[in-house]
Amino acid sequence: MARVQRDGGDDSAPTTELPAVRGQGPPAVNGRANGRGAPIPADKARVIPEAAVARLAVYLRVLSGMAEQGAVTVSSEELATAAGVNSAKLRKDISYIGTYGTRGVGYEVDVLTSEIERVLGLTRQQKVAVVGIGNLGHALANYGGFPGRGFPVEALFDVDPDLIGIPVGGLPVNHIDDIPDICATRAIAIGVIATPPTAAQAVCDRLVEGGVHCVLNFAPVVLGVPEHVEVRKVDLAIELQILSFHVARNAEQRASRRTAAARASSNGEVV
Amino acid sequence: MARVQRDGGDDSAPTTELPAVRGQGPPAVNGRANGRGAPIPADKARVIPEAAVARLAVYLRVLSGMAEQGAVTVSSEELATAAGVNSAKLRKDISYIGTYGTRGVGYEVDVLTSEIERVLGLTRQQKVAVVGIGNLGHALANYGGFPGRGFPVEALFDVDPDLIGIPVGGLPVNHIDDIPDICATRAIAIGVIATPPTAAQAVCDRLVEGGVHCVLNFAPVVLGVPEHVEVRKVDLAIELQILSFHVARNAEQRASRRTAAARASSNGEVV
DNA sequence: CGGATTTTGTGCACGCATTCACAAGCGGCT
DNA sequence: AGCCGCTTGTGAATGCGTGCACAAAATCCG
Repeated sequence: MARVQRDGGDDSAPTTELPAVRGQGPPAVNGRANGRGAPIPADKARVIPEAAVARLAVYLRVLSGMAEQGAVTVSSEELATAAGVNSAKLRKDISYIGTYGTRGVGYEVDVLTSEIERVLGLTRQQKVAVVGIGNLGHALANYGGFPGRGFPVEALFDVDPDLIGIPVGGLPVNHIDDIPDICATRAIAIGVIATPPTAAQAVCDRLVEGGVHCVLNFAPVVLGVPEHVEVRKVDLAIELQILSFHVARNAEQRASRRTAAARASSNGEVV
Repeated sequence: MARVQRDGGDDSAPTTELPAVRGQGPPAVNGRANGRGAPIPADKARVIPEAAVARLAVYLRVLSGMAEQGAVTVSSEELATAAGVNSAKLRKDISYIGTYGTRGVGYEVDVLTSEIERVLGLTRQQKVAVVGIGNLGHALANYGGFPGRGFPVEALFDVDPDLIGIPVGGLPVNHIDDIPDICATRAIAIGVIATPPTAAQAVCDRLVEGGVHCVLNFAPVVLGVPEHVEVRKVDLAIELQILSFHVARNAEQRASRRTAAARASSNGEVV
């Protein structure tokens, strides 16, 4: 079976290759002479752990906040605490994409920002299509965070004939039968599925048909896709269930602490 | 610093304890005699990896779909492919919560369902409050998937005076200043933060003040919380950026394949 | 009743990710 | 110029999660 899906809540095992030139041919000139701040040694480890990619995106957001406040340089320690991680981990994450720091000083905010953007492919805008204009789809279509971060929403789709043609967030809704055509002609890079679970697989197939290689799936189903297509899943119910597990666990712990305390006090012990 | 946050997109390292009795005291009678289908050996490994918890929730959803179609038993293989995972991993995940399978047959759908529900703390309803009734908050308040899965939304909050008192999804919106009181009196278990990033920390502090121990955070900020509070994060922009990384990587791969092919063909080689 | 068949449960090994600890490197100060 | 303090970058170690492969168990059938 060539259908795989990477769970959005499980960024552990598989590593992904860094977008660097691959062939063993002539050492690709990287535009900039290999002085200080090289993209990467060009022959060394060419993989970025998936987990590191997720954190790089977090660093990027923290960095943009720091830049707004006029920061010019950051130490790994500052950036790490702001991002909620260990400083060693942060340095290792950054080392995956190159060496841009200055020892004894830290990182230049703007340099680091643009390098992370480069690796994450944010230098060019990634066009997004949203399928399923229900509650969530409406929210996503109107969500300001997407275009503001280089992800312009350029197409909307739904089955409901009452919605077709109605503009949502300044963009008319198209019928899902037009997904392949419109995605192909508008060069949609990322498809967001916010449909009911029953419709998700069919919608996904049409997106793939339209040349979309990356899918963000909000429907609670496991999507089957060809091997070259990347799926990330966001399942709100599952997030709540994970939290529920922690609620239950904490309740148990408190309960067992109570019984332990009760037993201890009935024995005259001091806790 | 005693403030930690578990990233929703990174469920790898830390393990969490199973909600089992902890003390080394008299072997707790589990209500059911320790015949077939014991919760767990009561002295063996008492931890469920966080990643396994997330998958258990997925199995639960798949199981409920199978139950609707009248299935009585499932093999690990069936369930695994339906959930998009390896069958060995599935069996190991289930073994964390006990031994409920029958060798040569499989698992009873209803037994497995109720046991997973028990471990995930879904036997009792977890009340949810949604803070920030913007686009996303509206969607969450109206989202049918929550109450249908044991997560009734029981309180809504916002700052906007125009929204206070307006019913959204059948529930009136309260002011965020009332978060501590209302959460405490209604015994809210889980708080969902769908506010702008600037307001998120203050809202979170008030939720904690109201006795909420678990938070689902949609705002793109790292929340600081006391140690006993569990935070999960869902950041849509970061999900897109991770996909963007894969778009870029694939583009690079294709480009390098093209150059390789071009080089090969210019050399007269056959690819 | 015994063997064949099926499927669970798990010991074991491998690989990835995280963390530690330190050498290398840079800037500033005397 | 040379030393000192600070911070990066990374080798090495540890721990966790995953997947394999097989023994144990249960059912079915002859």
